[in-house]
Amino acid sequence: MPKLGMEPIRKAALVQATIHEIGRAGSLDVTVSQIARRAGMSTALAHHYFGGKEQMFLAAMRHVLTLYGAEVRGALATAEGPRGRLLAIVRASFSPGNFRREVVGAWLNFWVLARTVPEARRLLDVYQGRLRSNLTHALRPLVGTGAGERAGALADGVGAMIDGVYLREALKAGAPDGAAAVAMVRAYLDAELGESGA
Amino acid sequence: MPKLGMEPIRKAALVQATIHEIGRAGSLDVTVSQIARRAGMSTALAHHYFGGKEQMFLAAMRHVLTLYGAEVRGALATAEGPRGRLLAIVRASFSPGNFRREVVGAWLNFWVLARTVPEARRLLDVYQGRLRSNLTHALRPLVGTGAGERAGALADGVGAMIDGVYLREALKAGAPDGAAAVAMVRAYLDAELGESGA
Amino acid sequence: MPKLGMEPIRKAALVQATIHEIGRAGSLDVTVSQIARRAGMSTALAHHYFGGKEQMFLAAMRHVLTLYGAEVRGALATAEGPRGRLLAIVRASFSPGNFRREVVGAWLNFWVLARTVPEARRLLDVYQGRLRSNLTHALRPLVGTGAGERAGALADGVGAMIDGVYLREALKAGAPDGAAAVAMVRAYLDAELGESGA
Amino acid sequence: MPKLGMEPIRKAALVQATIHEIGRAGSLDVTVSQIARRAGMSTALAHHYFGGKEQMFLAAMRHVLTLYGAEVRGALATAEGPRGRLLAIVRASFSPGNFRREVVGAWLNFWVLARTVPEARRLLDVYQGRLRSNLTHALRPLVGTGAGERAGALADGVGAMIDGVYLREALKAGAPDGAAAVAMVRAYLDAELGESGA
DNA sequence: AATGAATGAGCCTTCATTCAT
DNA sequence: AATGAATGAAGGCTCATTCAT
Repeated sequence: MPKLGMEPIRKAALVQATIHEIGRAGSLDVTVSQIARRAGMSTALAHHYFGGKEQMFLAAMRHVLTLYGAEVRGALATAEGPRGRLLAIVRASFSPGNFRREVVGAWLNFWVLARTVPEARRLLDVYQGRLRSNLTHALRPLVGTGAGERAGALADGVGAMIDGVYLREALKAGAPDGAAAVAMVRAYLDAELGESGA
Repeated sequence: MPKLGMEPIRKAALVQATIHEIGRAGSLDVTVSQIARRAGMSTALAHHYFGGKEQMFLAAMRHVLTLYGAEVRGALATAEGPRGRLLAIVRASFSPGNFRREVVGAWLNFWVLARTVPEARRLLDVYQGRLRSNLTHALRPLVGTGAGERAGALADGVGAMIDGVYLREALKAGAPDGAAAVAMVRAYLDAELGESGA
Repeated sequence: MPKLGMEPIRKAALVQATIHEIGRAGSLDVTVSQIARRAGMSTALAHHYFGGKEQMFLAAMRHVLTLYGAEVRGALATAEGPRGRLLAIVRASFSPGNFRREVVGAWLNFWVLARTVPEARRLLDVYQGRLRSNLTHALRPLVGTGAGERAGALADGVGAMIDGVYLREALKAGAPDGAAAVAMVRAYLDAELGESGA
Repeated sequence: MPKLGMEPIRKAALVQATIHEIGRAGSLDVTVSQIARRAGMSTALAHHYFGGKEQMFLAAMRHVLTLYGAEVRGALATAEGPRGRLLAIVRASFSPGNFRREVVGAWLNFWVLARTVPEARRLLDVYQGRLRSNLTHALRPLVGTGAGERAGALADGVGAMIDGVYLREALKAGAPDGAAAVAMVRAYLDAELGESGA
């Protein structure tokens, strides 16, 4: 009986390596060689487990998205009150983990990837859908019950704001500042909901 | 007789071709061959005029940024009142020209490029600085004069919002909707400034 | 208890799989993976039993040749008269089994293999020698006894004719037509021996 | 103005090199590297001119077929009488040029190629069609005019015989013997037509 | 000014083969 | 007996870039 159960280990290593290398290069111009070397295996094995470069990218993207999703879910679990839930989502979006150089690189490039690779777009759609749903749920109790669509529209605004702030933090010269990012979205929320909207 | 003044013509053709091809590919995975072919010349000539692929990208980026700057300036020239100036900037940011498929592709990829190529980052910084300055000028009369920094902070918020909304319009499935984008930022402004803030 | 006598079973499966895959590919561009998968085992086991790809090819060739030899022998056993024996050989050469897509592929490629791999050439020589011997025996009573070498020369002619007709049937567009092939060689024999040469 | 008109020269060199290397390897297991090296250029240039390996093979095949066709045509031009024309075709088929090691290798492998690559099959069909047409024309005056189809059937027989004899000469151990090959087909013709059929 | 010619470097991918278990 | 794991070695192909004309 041969060495068994390597597949998940190898795959995980490759996913990590892919994210890392994308972050290092700052773009998708990353070779399978680089990824495999960092993951400590031959390119042949990398192909064996993933079948191709694109699928490594997709797996990496899925991983980043999953982590983010888990972070949001975790934050929501302990959050109290509608406003608390709202802030929890925002904070999770700007957590240190999401600002790690590699992860930033990954996000930036996934946006590009989504324009070309259908599966990448699908993943992004899922992520945006979930974010919107979470935000809408949290917002509904805070906006007048009469305005049925208000929560959804606001959720879109917050979502866009999150992306825009993230993008700017990601592109600015120095180290990203998660707290400032949160503050900026918070100010937006305060303006929209009224500052006392606890 | 040798043709005189070919250089600017050729360069312009190459810049257009570069933008077009980036838009077509949806990424920077564009070959010099493709660009040169679309520009109607040999790759050798393309290199002769630009010295390399990266500099073609940068020239294309410079061009897009210049066009955008001109659009903003033009809109500001005829805008009336602080609020009018504010809206002019927002509208210019979401003008049809900025949502042409190629231009969207260009922007997306310039963001990626900026993480790797210093000159690209510089260009992006200049653009963001100008936008911030324009927004701050327009906002100052609208926010209480007492709050010295309020205008600047708000300008950052609007800037982020513009980027975020643009990103989402760029990535969504159907055709981008400039009017909806404007409306979204406008709602943000209304909330921050009060809807009557003419 | 360890399974006993797996070796011949595994080897037979691999030989079948090899022939099948060669036929499917239409060439020797067949991977050990494909063969092993079709044979229902790992590539490692395939190597274990045969030591290498080339030896799988040779075993497959040997198998095809053996089958053909058995077919000829069987046909000769029940054939009556010299002319009957002759026709038996021809018919066996163009039997449906020999025109199965995989077998045709095998033959075609063995010819190529024979130019490179000595053992393949040896096998082909043995086959041709046996065919010639069979044909000569059958022809001797039919040609004037005086012409000592006539039978041998004629056997060569018939042999070449068989190969040529087989090649053409193998390469032609539609399904091979064994009966037509037999008829063609028969016409040749009739011309050489006189049509009444029973 | 650059060095001009290299294309036909390079292509010719590549075709020669392809044939040579196929002959040397005895199979289609030939790398573009080998071909390009023998042709004295980089693999990149080889790809530039032919677009891919398969097209090099096809060009080589086309070349061999063209040469053979020219040989037949030349021989027919000076042949006298129906029988003379017949023999001219046979002799051309077994000319020294067709038995050069590389050419033999090429033929053998084209047969294999024809089973996989449609264009290769097409080329082979054209060749066989032309051969059949030439043979039929030459045979018609020699067979009784009454038997309309006799010439065609005989042409098929002669064609198969030519292929079969060629195959055997190609595969046999020593140097191919063109004269013997001609003699063998001639004997077939004599038997079919009567030896006096001048 | 312009380009056909040419290439070195490199990338993704495949595959026969080996090894530890 | 059997196989998952692993890789070295290549192979086909692409591309940015250079050069001679």
